[in-house]
Amino acid sequence: MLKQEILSKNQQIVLDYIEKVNEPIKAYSILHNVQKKGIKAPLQVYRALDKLVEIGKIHKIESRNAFVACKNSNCQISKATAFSICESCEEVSEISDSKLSKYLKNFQDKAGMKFNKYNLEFFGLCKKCSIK
Amino acid sequence: MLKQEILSKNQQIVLDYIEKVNEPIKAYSILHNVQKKGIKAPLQVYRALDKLVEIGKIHKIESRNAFVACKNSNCQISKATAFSICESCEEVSEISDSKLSKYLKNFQDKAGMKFNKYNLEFFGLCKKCSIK
DNA sequence: TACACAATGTTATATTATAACAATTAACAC
DNA sequence: GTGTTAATTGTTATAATATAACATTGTGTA
Ligand SMILES: [Zn+2]
Ligand SMILES: [Zn+2]
Ligand SMILES: [Zn+2]
Ligand SMILES: [Zn+2]
Repeated sequence: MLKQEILSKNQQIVLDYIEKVNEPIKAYSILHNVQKKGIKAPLQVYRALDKLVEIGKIHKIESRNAFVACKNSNCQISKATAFSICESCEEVSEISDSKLSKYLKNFQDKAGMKFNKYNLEFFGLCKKCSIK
Repeated sequence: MLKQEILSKNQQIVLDYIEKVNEPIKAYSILHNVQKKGIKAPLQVYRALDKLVEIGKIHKIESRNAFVACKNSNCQISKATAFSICESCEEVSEISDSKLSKYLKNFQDKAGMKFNKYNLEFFGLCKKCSIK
């Protein structure tokens, strides 16, 4: 089968909401906010999230147990992700830097492991929070 | 106060166990295994883990919610961590590559964020699992 | 001693995520 | 269309991960 292009009902509901809020959001927060659309149980959210992550529509911010919509149009599969995270205001941005991604894709570890995916999270202070 | 060098009782118990098992281990698994040492509640484990992470004795593998002892002697504070993770056998190794760490420490994102920490997780197949 | 702070002990609870199973719907070959 | 398969959904219950709140004890230091 080709990469899925048409989303199922629940997948679309969850994706629509994540894209609308435009910031990292947690699974149970999604649940509360889509209950009016008919989604009632955590599993319905988690199943949609799993699929959306798999096809690269969203990413999981591992250190925060939160999900964000992909902002990187050429990132159709979540195999090479990088984020900046402000430890003060919790703002998260997806980093799109071709030199960085090239460097990491080509990285060879000494143990000879074959990598097919990476996730990188930078932490610090965003511009706004630096001033304060 | 200077960087803590002497660990408290619970911190030492938890660290000893993590160093002994020598692979990523989860908080509740630690709890079960140190109960004979007198640690009874999750919170006692989590508090020790928090401190051990803070001082760089252990690291959290975010994608696995698991903890490993630091193998990188010059990594006294968990500010720059990189791991390789086998998606088949779940073996985890801490990557110690000065070029990589230099590259990431110097990385400047376009939004002008000031980074003070990063965590990188590579996923793939270890040598053993590649053969199968 | 007195103070501040770190660590402990304990109970309860919050948060995040999955198991198990039945029912329904979509995709596709014939 | 029929049958077959896989994907998706619905539902209840439960597992796994993590923190809140509060009282107490230990430790370093002025
Ligand atoms: Zn992306
Ligand atoms: Zn900020
Ligand atoms: Zn380390
Ligand atoms: Zn392996």
